[in-house]
Amino acid sequence: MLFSQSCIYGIRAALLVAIRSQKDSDSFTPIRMIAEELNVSFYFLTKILQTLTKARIMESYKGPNGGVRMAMASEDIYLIDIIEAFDEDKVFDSCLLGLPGCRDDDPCPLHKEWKKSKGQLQKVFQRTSLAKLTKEADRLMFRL
Amino acid sequence: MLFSQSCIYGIRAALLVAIRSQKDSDSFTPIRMIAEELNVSFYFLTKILQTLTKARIMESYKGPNGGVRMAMASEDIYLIDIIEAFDEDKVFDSCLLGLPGCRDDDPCPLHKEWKKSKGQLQKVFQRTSLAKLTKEADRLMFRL
DNA sequence: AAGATTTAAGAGTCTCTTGTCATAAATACT
DNA sequence: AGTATTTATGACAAGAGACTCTTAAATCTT
Repeated sequence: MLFSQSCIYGIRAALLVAIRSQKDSDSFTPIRMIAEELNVSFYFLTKILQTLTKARIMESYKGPNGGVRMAMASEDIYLIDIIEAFDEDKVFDSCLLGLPGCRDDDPCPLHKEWKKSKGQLQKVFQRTSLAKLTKEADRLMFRL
Repeated sequence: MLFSQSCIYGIRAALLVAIRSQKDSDSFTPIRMIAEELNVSFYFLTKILQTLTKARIMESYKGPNGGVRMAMASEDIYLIDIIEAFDEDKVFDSCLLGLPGCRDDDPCPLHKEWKKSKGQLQKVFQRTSLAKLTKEADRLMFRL
């Protein structure tokens, strides 16, 4: 698995919140509601969303009508930001064989190919905003 | 991390043994020696190589002058075979978001891009034989 | 002010992978 | 035959990540 569970839940939750923010970007969505929709543990999701609020990707608000919302326009939030908040260096600075100090001039046997593939993926994440995905979601209705 | 530690050690060990088999493909290399060269735990490596011998990628022999050797010419062993022995389906059948039943006609938001990247990687592993890498190793002397 | 709602924070548990070890089995050598 | 060498097997320990729960803090409503 490329991403940690936390990162995965983080992405899915961010997408859900971004979709909801299309209709109303000011109000907060309770974490309990997100957890139910994504079918993940409320307790765990709470922890995970704290990571995103600390990274200033989301904002939270306590009390009645509280919850979380995106901290910025979803046009300005890219997948890489979310991935970074959880485990970016683990993915994109990594050697496929886990060898320390693997780099262009001292490569592991899989260095070249992995560099190519992960670079390509990294670009996708750098270029894909939440807004882009929510628009696709409108057309395509993909699963979350 | 894309691969499990076991898979990583398996690949590295197979490469080392394949390199040694260039000079002498009949004799067995003691696991203890491999473990020292790769700087991994002998005990753990023993377990891991059992997976490769059960998959008939390597052969083992007990007693003095025992050890492991490749079960076939390294021209005929592809990285995908080794990966498969450990955790193939975990990598190449996977949805990046871990969603069950994610597929072309019911995709997750990252399905298309991940399919492309992992397909490309999968092809590399399907086409890269141990022999090819050992030849590169002769030229390049990459790290293991 | 009191009670209800909702996130924050920290401690604790579960599970799976990683890693260790002791013992058994096979083989070679003398 | 006996001993040394080496892999096989199964039990076990350690660590990390995933997940749960309890209590605290903030906010709203009445």
